[in-house]
Amino acid sequence: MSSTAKALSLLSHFSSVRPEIGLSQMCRIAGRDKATTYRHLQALETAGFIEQNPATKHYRLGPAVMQLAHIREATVPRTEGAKPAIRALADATGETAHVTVLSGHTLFALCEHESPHHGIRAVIDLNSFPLHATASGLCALAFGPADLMQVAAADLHGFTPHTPNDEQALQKAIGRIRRSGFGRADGTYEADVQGLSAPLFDHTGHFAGAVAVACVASRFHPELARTILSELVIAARDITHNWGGTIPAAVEAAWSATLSQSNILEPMS
Amino acid sequence: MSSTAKALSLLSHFSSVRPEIGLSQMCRIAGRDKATTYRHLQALETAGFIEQNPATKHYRLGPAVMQLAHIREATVPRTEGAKPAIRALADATGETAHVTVLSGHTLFALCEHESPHHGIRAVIDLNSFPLHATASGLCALAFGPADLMQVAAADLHGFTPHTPNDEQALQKAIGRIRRSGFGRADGTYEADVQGLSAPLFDHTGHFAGAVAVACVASRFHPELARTILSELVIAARDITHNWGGTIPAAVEAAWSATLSQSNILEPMS
DNA sequence: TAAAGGTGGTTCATATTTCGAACCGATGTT
DNA sequence: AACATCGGTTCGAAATATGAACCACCTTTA
Repeated sequence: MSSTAKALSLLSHFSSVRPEIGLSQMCRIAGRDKATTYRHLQALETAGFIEQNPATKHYRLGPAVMQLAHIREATVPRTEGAKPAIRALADATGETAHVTVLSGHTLFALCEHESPHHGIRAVIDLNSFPLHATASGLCALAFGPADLMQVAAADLHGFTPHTPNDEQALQKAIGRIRRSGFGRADGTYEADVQGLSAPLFDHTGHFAGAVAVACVASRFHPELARTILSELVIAARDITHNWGGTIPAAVEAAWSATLSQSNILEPMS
Repeated sequence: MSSTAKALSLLSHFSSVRPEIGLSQMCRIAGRDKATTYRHLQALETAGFIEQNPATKHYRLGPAVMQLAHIREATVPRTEGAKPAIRALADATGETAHVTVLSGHTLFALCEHESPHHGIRAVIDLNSFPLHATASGLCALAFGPADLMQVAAADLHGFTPHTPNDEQALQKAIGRIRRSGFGRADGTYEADVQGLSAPLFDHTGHFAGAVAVACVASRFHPELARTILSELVIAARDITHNWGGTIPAAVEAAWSATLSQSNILEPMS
């Protein structure tokens, strides 16, 4: 592991629920030596990626990331194209909606929207989505490049008792997703969360990411599932179109087949 | 220079006018060896900070920066607070407006807005603003922490024949800015650009950044200057308020004194 | 057609950089 | 006063970064 990679990995420990991290705390989280961590933080600070809260000496993300984000957005303007769709999706379903994008072998969160309908809702606080345990990740395995499977199989970390723990179970889930056109994660990442997802495609015609709804398990019923799936189709078409792509005919066919089922969850389980 | 710093510095070569950079091109820009540059780019890629355009193999900023930007914005929500003000500022003046923030000893661009009124307009494409040569930078020297002066004096790089090239000239300019309440850069960074700026303050009561207008020199007249300065005051009050700060009484007094001058540019030159 | 010059990517001995245990001074707690 | 924790620093040992030379491939030029 290069020292650059180690330094950059420190950044992934910042999140909206833990926006500021002190030196000692960062050492514990990252599991690394204090001197090393300190030097890494310094390098990140001089580059503007983090800054110190003058009052507490704790570190937080710096202004440089804002600039880079502007440039990224100007280069590959996907966030703006996806925002209205997931807002509509969250409003229509009453659950948290989010969009992920595939870059290399990693599925990153692009943006998310929490519906204000309910007090209890799923919170997306992931930097990269585990391929084998989330609805978006399974979608990537089902519709993305073939070599993702090796990457996923190399780390079948068990998040809950439901997480698929062998390649065979994973392959079975992926088969269901290919047939139904929708990804589903039934408490495989967090026990109390049901995930449903649909694939997104870009102008090259390849899988580019996924749009998903994370539903609090206690609210999950076939009726809500039907609503979510039909709204997912709308959002997926919208975002894919906005990114300059089109939904492959096979996926469209799978969607309409699934939605015409009387027991909508049957082909997905 | 740590290898992490070297790797991170590669990111600063991406901009909206050059969003994608190939390996060889990056070597030339950064002035470093190809193998080294390649490994640095790889480290950045695996961290999601850059990705490769599959078609051209050129590198561009990756999705990780978007995530970090979301977290940063949730942590220190300054961009959203400043956007409406600079939009109004750009509209009212017909010139490009931008906001910078001070982090440590560096002045970073936070956001900018180009007025569509004119075909020719100044384009802000800076990662960090030189303290001695830009209106925002001079504002930071005039109203920011005292130790900025040493940093600025250490590198009086001459961008144009008008760039102040000794500490004495710089001190003189800063004195004018303290008296007038406004920063001015008369072709000191780019020969054809007039910059006017006003300081911003945060909830701690300290200098936090600057709001500025970059005006194409050929359009710059006392009448436009008056418009820009009064609009700058409005924007500076608005943003400062939004950031939870207040304009110091001395600055407010300087502003009204300057704006009541018949020859408005006189106290600034 | 074949040589030249460009691209992105790789190798390996060299040596520069990073690493971490131990340490510091300050601050706060018991 | 003893103890714990904080952010930050030091120095010899050891791992890591480095860059000249090298591929394979592509386009342009002769």
